[in-house]
Formats: sequence, structure tokens, C-alpha cells
Amino acid sequence: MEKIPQPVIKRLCMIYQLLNEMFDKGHMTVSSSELGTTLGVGSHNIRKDISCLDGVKSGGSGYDIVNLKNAIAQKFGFENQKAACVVGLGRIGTAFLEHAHNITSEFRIVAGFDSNTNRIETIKTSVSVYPAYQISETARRLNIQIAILTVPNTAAQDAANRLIDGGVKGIINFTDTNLVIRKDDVFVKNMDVTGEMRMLSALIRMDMNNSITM
Amino acid sequence: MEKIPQPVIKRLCMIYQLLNEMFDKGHMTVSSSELGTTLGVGSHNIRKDISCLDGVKSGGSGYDIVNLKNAIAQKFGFENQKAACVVGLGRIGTAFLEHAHNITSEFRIVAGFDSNTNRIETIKTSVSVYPAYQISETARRLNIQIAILTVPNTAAQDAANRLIDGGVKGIINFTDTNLVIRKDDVFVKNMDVTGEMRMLSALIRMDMNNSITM
DNA sequence: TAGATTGTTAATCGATTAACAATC
DNA sequence: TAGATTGTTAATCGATTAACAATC
Repeated sequence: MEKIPQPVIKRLCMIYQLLNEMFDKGHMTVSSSELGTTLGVGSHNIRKDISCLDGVKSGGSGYDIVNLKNAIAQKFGFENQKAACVVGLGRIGTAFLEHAHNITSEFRIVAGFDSNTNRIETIKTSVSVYPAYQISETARRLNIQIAILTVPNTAAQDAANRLIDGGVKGIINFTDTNLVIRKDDVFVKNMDVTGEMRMLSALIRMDMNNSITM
Repeated sequence: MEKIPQPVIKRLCMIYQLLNEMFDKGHMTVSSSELGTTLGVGSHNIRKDISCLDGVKSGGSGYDIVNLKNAIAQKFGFENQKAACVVGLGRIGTAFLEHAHNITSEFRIVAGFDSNTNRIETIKTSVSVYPAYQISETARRLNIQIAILTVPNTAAQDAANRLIDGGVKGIINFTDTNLVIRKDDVFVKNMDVTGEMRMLSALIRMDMNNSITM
């Protein structure tokens, strides 16, 4: 099986999202140029990306939305629902737990964790909640693959270590902490708002300078 | 002024964060290789990135942390605090509003918006809150540069349009919606959890295949 | 069929890595 | 000074763009 470069994986995921939306709107087919303009890349790029997939039927009238959707799902293993958890049940963490049922058929939030046992006892949710020291054991038992990390900065690295010990392979890190990961089969996606605001701020500034230069 | 490529801007922002942490720990200097290993890139890369800055003093014993920090802040305009706002005061939005004081000296959340006037009246926060129809006017009046978007998917595009009308240049989009932006001096950072979980899921899957191939 | 759109190869572009002389 | 580390040029690598023949 061919290895797919990260930027391509990313775009195919975005295409998948678009296809879902288009399907919901009742569309049947879509062309590479339509996808391209919506995503802000050239149609060449889209076609190149799609060429990484198997079993895509196409022709003179674009792609069949359902067929393309399935091809991506099949390539990336989206058909079988994956177990996820939330670590850190503060305001944001709890919000995610309660959103749990909103989440697509691809993922299911099966556990919440917090180091504060009082909070665990008082929290009201349909999802089971556990104390932080049970992270590794529970993650392994429930076969949790992905974790949403919403603990305070100081607790982030420890929680990440426990998750990885429990076999978790992907972490969505809402913490401002730069997690140190030893295993190279574990992926982290940083979502810290401060960092992203800073990045936007820098982009805006650099863009202004470009405009002045022009 | 030289134009800096996006990946470089991103890494410099990450370096800035690391420098802050190191400074808080009382360190005085840091080498390109230390920064490189922490960020997972080669020391060459770090030095190349830093060469985009002005006024960095260095020598045989690495970089002066304060000096480097200032050089980045100066390049990207981090010295002057920027106004930000939160649009959509559901659970997550409110959490950000209340975090407001935690946020660095670089940013200050000066307003919250929601279309539900009942919610606006009952919400308890030190930050002023306004109805959604006042987004453009208020953003312009308070010179808001960056917005955190936490509205329901269906309201996302409309809110984004109002923000852009009000002169906002950066949007942190917590919505699952792919925002359509016409102006090319407006930057969007997508933070939708579903999409990121999907991306992680795909990376994990592809990685497994790689391992098998090896 | 004819028209539109894809698939794929080749060319360009840009970013990362390597190496080594210059610097503190 | 000597040692360590940077700054910068050149080489490699990979991704994007272009173009056009193949396809439905």
C-alpha cells in the first residue's frame, strides 16, 4: 500500500467533510474544480489527491459523491466507529462530554476522566466518568483510540503519558502545553487558543507588510 | 521587508511559546539544537527560521532567551495588546469568556456576542456582551482584530460575514462549517473537533499501514 | 458523437536538510 | 585562545502546478 503524504491526507479529510455536506443537500455529483474552489486549491491538486484512493469511478461528469465518500472512508477506515474519551472535566471538557451524542457515527465518546473525585461524583452525564488514576487501565479496556485533553496546563503531560500507556494513539490537545511524546505512532493535534491567536496575529501582521510592499 | 513563509511563521510562534516557558523557569540562554529537539525539527531549521528575524544577538553559546523573545515579538507585533471577542455564548463560548483574564498580555477579550437576548441578560461576566446584530458595529468601534467563533453550525457563515464587515482579520473557528471568505486579508483557523478527530484517525490508520509495510 | 472532465506525466516551485566557514 | 554554536550557501527533497492525452 502506497504511503500518502500528510498534506494529502488533510485535504482528503476536508473533501470528505464537504462531500457529507453536499450529500445532505441532495447533490449527486461534484467536479474537481468545484471541490478545488471551495477548498481554495487548484483542481489539479484535488485530482492528484483523489488519485491516491482506490475504486473511484469517474468520467466526463465529475465524481459520484457517494462513491467518492466511500472510497475515502474505506481508505482511512472511517466505517468502523472508534472509541474516544475526554480527559479533564472542567467547563470545556464537560461541554464536549455533553456534545457526545452530536458527534458523528465515526466516533463515540465512551469515557470521561478527572482527578477531582468530587466532580466525578456530582457530574451529570450519560457517559461514564472515572478518576484520573484509572486512565491507562480504562483506555485499554475500552479500546480508546483518541482522547480530547482539556486539563489544566500543569496536568497535561502526566495525563498524556497515562493515555499513551493505555494505548491511545491520537490526542487532541486543548492545553497550552507542548506535549513531549516518545512513541512515534502517537499523533497530537494542538488546539491551544492562545497559540492560534498568536499565529493569526502574526499572519495578519505579515500580510499587512506584504500589502505595503506591493 | 522580506516576506516570511507560513511554516516559518508557525514555527517561530511555537518557539516564542517555548521561550516564554523557559524564561519562566529561569533559563537565560538556549541553543538551536535544544529548540529543535523540543519542536521535533532539525537545528538547521531553527537557525534558518531565526535568520528571518532582525536584531538577534548570538554567538558560541546559543541565543539569549529574552533577546530572541523580543525579536519575535517585535517582528510579529506582539508588544501591543490586541482586542478579541467571542461570538456564540453557549457552553464553550462562555468558558472562553470566563477564561478571559487568564489570557496573555498579548490579547484581551473585550466583547461577547449571542443572538439570544435572554442569554445576554442573564449571563454573568466581567466582559460586556452584545446581541448578534451589533457585531459589525461593535467590532469596528472596539477595534477588534480577532474573534473566537463558537456558534451553532447553521449560524457560522452569517456570524463570520458580520465579523469581517466589522473589520475583524482573524477568526478561530470552532464550528464544523467550512467558512467561505471573500477577502484575502482575513485568516481563518479551523478548530473543529470532529474534523481533527477524523484527521487523527486517518493518520493512525496510514501509520499502521506503514508499519506493516516495513 | 461531442463536450466536459479526469488521470498522469513532466516542470516548477518552495521548503528542508546538509555542510562548513564565520563568530562569539 | 579553544570550543561550541551560529549564519548562510548549496543540494536535496517533496509538493504543487501545468498540460494534454485518455475517458466517460
